[in-house]
Amino acid sequence: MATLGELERSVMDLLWDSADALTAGAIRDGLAHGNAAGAGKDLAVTTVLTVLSRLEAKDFVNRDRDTRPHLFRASTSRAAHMAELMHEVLGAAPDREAVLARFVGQVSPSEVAALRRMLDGK
Amino acid sequence: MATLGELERSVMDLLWDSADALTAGAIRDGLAHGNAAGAGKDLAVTTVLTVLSRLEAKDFVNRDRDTRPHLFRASTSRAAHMAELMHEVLGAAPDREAVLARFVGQVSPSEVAALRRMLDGK
DNA sequence: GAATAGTTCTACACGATGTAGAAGACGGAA
DNA sequence: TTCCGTCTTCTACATCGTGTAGAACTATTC
Repeated sequence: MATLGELERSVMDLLWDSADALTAGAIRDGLAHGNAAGAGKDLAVTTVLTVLSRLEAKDFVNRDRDTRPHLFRASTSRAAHMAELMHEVLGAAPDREAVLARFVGQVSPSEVAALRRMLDGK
Repeated sequence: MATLGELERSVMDLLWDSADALTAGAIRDGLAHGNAAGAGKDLAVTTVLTVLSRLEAKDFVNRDRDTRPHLFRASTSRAAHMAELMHEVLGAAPDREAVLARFVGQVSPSEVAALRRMLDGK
């Protein structure tokens, strides 16, 4: 999977945090007066559209071309994306269990508990 | 942490797979007639040295300048590196537990068992 | 049909990476 | 002690991904 740049990531965050699809303009505004990370950027709408096109090419967003301001939505949830990234890292290692061991060793106690619950639920 | 390119990664793999430190020449040969991934590349030694220097700058390798052909060794184990990468991904998510849940949901059964053991050992 | 709002094309700068020659430094052989 | 071969450092360039946006084109609406 392709990695995301800073700006691409900010755009994805906006989409992920938004329940419904967004227009390029809305995303532009989100980046400008946004509350989340990567805010404060005052970009041209074309810039945002370029980024969105690239994200679309990478299958990170779906674009609805039937509405006039096109609508963009994330094609995957953030959690799914992140989990996939983690699996990708893990998959690139020959010594998977060793990696898992290290990984678990650094998880916070509360998350350890959460992990236990998750494992039990399987 | 900086991400590694293709070639950089191949070099790291050689270092990770080697018990002891390697010279630039050895790495060059490893890349050429190597068994592992990224093999078949017939590069100039200077190329390898450039890559090694960059890896050194990124603190991925340590260089021993006291021996004549300098010796290079990975500064971290692969498992540690991979685990850190995974934590990095996880840390970039606001909904950490959701990500963990997804992640665990896709781990193979044998690894689930391993995870249980690891958690119990804490 | 003209103004307006939105989209696509094209373009450029910049940094990371892959790649290596030329030039410099160093250690051993003569 | 000088020279030679080996190894390292410097410098350089191409390419690719990303950030950034103007110019030109298209569709909508009055």
